[in-house]
Amino acid sequence: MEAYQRLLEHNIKPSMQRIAIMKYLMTHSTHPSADVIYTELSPTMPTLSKTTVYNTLKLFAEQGAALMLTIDDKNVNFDGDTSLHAHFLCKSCGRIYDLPVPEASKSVEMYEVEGHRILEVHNYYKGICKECFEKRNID
Amino acid sequence: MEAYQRLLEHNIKPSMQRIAIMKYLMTHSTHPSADVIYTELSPTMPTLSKTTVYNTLKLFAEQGAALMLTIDDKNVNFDGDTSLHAHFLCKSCGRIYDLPVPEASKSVEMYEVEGHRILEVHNYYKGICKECFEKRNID
DNA sequence: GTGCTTGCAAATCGTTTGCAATAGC
DNA sequence: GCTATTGCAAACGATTTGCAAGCAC
Repeated sequence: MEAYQRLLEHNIKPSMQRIAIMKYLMTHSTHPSADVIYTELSPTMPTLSKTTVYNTLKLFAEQGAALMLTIDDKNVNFDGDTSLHAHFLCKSCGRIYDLPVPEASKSVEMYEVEGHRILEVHNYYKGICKECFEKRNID
Repeated sequence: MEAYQRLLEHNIKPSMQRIAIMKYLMTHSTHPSADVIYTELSPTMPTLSKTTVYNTLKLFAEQGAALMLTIDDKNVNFDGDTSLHAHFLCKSCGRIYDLPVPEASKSVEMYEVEGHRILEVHNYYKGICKECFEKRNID
């Protein structure tokens, strides 16, 4: 699907900046931070400002067009893939990987627990990723 | 159990400050931030510094004596209860509640997935808590 | 007295805010 | 022209760092 279409589907009025940021999210499954997106897009969009990147990502998250991940305490990360999946943060290299949600948890759908209305479910794992482990790249 | 004992069990050399912070965590299930702990302890420990609170909490987390929660993008929160449970963040009032992990997920014990070594599992829910929902206290 | 712990002040850095300039209908 | 969007610079605030002083064995 195109970035432009995706914005319309989430009731987001398209603009050059919004399309560029959505396209970046759709073509990079690296769970970038706002700063990374700004740095990457900046060369080809010299007038882009960091404020716009922050505003846009916040808007995407609010409209359900992207996920806001709080797995890393250093900064917030974004994911253009809004389907059900878990995330793994490598404590050594800082990369975030996608992981499937364990089969046993898939059936669990909760919208309310102990009176609290649940709007988002986050499944985070933290540890040492395969690459760092094999390289003994542990700090 | 006493805070002092708890420190020893986690190979943490006890000190006045460390005991006070551990005691605070053990008697408050409010998932405080470093700043909250500092503000609460400060009156009775006037010489306590924020740096020490940050250092101590980091040490506790490293030694497995406390959990470091990244559920809130505003700041990191700490939990003295290291047993298996989930967390719920109210997007309206910001409070963090403990929740049981769904029965179906309890059996899932993973230490390695797709080659990545898993050291921590975090189960976060976000939404509107019972109190805020009943009060229509939604922003 | 050596090494760990503490505390102050300053620095860092991700993120937000205020507000003026701009673009799109 | 009116409203929403963008962008710059400044502000903010949580956390970290450098380093000197204090404590414990």
